[in-house]
Amino acid sequence: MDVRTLCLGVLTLGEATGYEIKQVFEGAFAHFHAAGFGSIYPALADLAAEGLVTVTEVEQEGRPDKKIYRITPEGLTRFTEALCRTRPRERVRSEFMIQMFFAALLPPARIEDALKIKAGEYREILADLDRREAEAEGEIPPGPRFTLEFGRAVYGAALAHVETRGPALVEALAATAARNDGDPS
Amino acid sequence: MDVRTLCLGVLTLGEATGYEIKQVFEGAFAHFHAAGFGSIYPALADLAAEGLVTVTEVEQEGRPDKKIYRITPEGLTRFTEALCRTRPRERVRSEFMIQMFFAALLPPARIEDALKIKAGEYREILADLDRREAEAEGEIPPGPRFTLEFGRAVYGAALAHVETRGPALVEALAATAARNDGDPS
DNA sequence: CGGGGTTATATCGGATCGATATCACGGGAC
DNA sequence: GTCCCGTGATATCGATCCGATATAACCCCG
Repeated sequence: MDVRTLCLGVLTLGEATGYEIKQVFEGAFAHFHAAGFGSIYPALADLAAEGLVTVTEVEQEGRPDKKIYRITPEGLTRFTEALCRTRPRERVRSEFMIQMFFAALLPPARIEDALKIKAGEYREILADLDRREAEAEGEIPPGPRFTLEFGRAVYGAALAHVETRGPALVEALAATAARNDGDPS
Repeated sequence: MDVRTLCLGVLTLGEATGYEIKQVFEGAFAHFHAAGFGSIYPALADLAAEGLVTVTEVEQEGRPDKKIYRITPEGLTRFTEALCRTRPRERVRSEFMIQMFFAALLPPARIEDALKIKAGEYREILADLDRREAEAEGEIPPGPRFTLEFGRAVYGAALAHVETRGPALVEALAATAARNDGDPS
């Protein structure tokens, strides 16, 4: 599913500027689909050209003009079809896992650091999810609620794994390093 | 971290052809970093041009020539540096989560199907991880072992979430749909 | 009154993805 | 026996996406 379709989806939640759409990608969508300005602005221009969204330019004092986008009925139809047709793939790109996979090539202390930092990041993400739920005060619809709790489950498991298995990894690496240094058989 | 660097990493495990490197991306790396031929072949050509890998062309009867790539000492240094310098980001792109987020726009039966299919996919991934561990018979080094068990923890949590919270999602959606149909207040 | 954060737009080059093309062998279906 | 599909192997090409960068003026804090 391309960014054009995703933007259409965000606009089903209400009118928005390109900037506000970016904020949704950094907020509610953050842990399952990010997108940058370089994708969003061209996507919105395309959607407007196809008549799937309307644009209203709002002049602002000093600041550049604001462009408010709204989805059209045709746009909603198009999005619903795309949503239904899409086969729900899941891709992960984790440089952290690459580092862990090749951990033997780095100093154990470096791996220990990386594990600690990553645990902190997971805790932040979990806190962010909790904060978003608290702010909404039970007004979260079933779909978004499911994705939010999915995030909690998955990041919770990731954090638990890093904390429980991380020390054993560092130990094993240190033992191998010591054997290669001190006892060169 | 780009595919060039990743290929270099795979070659630290031993010599390989482009085709075999692709198999690593579909095997051990499958659940944290995929890459296609369209990225791998140009990457290998670049690495060879930079002297980070060597190429040995092997003629084969009938079949096109095989090109065996080996990492050079300079290549290993370069990879280790890149591995250490890389800040370990983690990006997810999940069309499944998009579908769940916008679940209210689709028929509840469609969501129920998607949940069932996804649960099956997670079970397959978990079975694949178990199979890979069984085949290696305890010869898995600490780094790869950590990533394998991380996969198990995360996909296990994902499966559990889909199975325990999925039915509630479908029920909530069906209830809303019924209210909109049968009792149009 | 200077510096950093926020609101807001947009482009550009390089990286990546997915589909497609080619070729030949080996093995199972019919 | 022969036809077709899977496997081993290389490679390109267009569409898309990512990250960095540019611009510009506001607001608030120190």
